[in-house]
Amino acid sequence: MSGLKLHNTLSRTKESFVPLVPNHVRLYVCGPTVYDRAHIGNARPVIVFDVLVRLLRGLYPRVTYVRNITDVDDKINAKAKASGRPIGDITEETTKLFHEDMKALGALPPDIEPRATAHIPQMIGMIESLIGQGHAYEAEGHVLFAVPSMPDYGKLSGRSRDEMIAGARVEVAPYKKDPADFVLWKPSSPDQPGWESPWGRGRPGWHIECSAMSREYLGESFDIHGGGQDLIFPHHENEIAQSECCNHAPFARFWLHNGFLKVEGEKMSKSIGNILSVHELLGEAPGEAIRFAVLSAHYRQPLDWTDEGLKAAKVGLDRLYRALEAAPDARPAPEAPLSVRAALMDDLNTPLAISHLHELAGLLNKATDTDDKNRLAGALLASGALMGLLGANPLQWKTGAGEAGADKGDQEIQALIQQRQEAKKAKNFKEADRIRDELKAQGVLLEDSPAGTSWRRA
RNA sequence: GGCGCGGUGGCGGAGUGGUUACGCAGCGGUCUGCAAAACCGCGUACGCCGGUUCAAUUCCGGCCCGUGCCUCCA
Repeated sequence: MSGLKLHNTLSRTKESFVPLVPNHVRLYVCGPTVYDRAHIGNARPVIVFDVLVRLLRGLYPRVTYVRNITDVDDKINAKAKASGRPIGDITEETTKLFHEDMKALGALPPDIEPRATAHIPQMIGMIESLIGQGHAYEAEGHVLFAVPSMPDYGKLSGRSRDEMIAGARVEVAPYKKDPADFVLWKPSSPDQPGWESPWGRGRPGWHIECSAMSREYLGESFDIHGGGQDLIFPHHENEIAQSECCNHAPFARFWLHNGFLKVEGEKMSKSIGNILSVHELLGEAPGEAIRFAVLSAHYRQPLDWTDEGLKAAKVGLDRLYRALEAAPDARPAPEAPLSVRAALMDDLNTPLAISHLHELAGLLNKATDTDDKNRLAGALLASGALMGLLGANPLQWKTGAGEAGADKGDQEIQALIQQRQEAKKAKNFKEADRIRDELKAQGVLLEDSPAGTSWRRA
C-alpha cells in the first residue's frame, strides 16, 4: 500500500492504486503515429506519464513502461503519397525527431518502445483467435470485430451500443453486420503497405496493435493504460473489446487520460493553422520551461497554451533556480519532502507540488545557515527530480548556456560588465547605468552583489 | 440528439463545510550609488438562483455560459 491514488476512467473516481503483481508495476501508454513532428498536444501525455513513471519508480522496485510507435497508418500512407518519399523513410525520421523532442522536454525513454510493423504476426494471431471465438468475422476482405458479441461493450466510455448508433455521424459500411462493428484487418491495394494474412494481403486496423503489443510485453492483464482523453472512444474502448474477448481476462485495471489543450483560447487544429510543434516552441523557451508549463495545470484539466503562460513558466523556473544558487554544493536528498510526494500521490497534483517547490525556494532564500541551505536545496532538488525539473546547473540556467545561439555574445557581456565596474569605481554612475540599460535592451539583466556582478538572460 | 468536463481575486492555478494555497503582476517598505534579486507588509476571489446546515466557494436541485468526444485527432 503506497498511498498512491489515481483517477480511473473506468470508475470515474479516484481509487487507491495497488499493482496486480506486488512490487512490479506494468503500464502502457499510447505513443505517437509517426507521420509528422510532435506538437505540444502530443507532448502533454508524454510529460504527464513521465512524471507518473518517475513517481512509481520511487514507490515500487520494478516498473515496466511500454509506449508504442504506430508506424502503419493511413495518414502515413497519405504523407508518403504526397511527398513521394518511401514510408520507411518517413516513419524512421519522424521517430528520430520524436525522440529528440521528447528528450528536450526531459522525458525519460520508455523501457520498451514497440513498433506496430514489427508485431504483425501477433496481431494476426489475435484476430484469428477472435474469429475462432465468434467475436469477429470476415467480410469483403475485411475482418470486423462483432460488437454485439460483447455484452459489456462500452464500459469505459460509458455509452451503450444503441447510443452510438443514435449518433448521427456514424457512417455504416455495407459489409458491417452491425453499425458499431469496427475493423481489425483491412485489404491493401498494391501501392499500400500490406502483409500476407489468412484474409489476403492487407494491414491492421488501428486498435489491434495496442492489444497485441501490450499482451506481448505486459501480459493479458496489467496495471495502467494511459493516453489522451480523445482515445477513450473509440480507441481504448475497442482495445478492451479485442483483448478481453480474446484473452478472457481483465485488460488494464487503471485507465488514465490527460485533458486536451487549446492554443490561445482556440482548439488546436490544422484548419485554424495553430498547431504548435514542440520543435518550434524549443526555439522560444528551454524545454524545461515547456515541461513546467505543461505541469502547471492538473493533467486531467484542459490547458490553454499561451505565449504568456510559457513566459510565466520560464519566470517561475527562474525563481526556483535562483534559490538554488545559494547552495551550489547541495546534493538531491534521498527522498522528496512529504508535501511534494503527497501532492503527486494524490492523482498527480503537479500544480500543488509546484506550489510546494516555491515554498521550499522561499525557505531557502531566507536560510542563513549553510547546513540549512544545503538541506533545503537538497529537498528542492529531490522534489524537482520527481517531476523531471531542476536538473540543470543554476548558473548555466540563468545565462541560458547550452541553448541554441545563447553562448555567442558572452564575451561582449563580460567586457561591458568590466567597463561598468570601472565606471562604478570612478563614481561615474551615469556611465554605469548607461551600460546596464544597454545590456537590458539586449535582454541581459545585471545583478550587483557584494560578491560582484552577475548577469542573466530575461 | 447522446455522453462528459469546466466556470475561483488583474492573470495563471490548487484546494476546502467554518482558519494563508502557491506563483506572476500591482502597491508600500528593507537593502542598494540607483537598480535588480531577495526579504517584510498589503488583496476580505470562488458564474446565477434556490435548498440542506449553526455555518457553503466547498453538499443537493435548477439555470446561464464555455468547452470536449460521438470510428481512426494526444
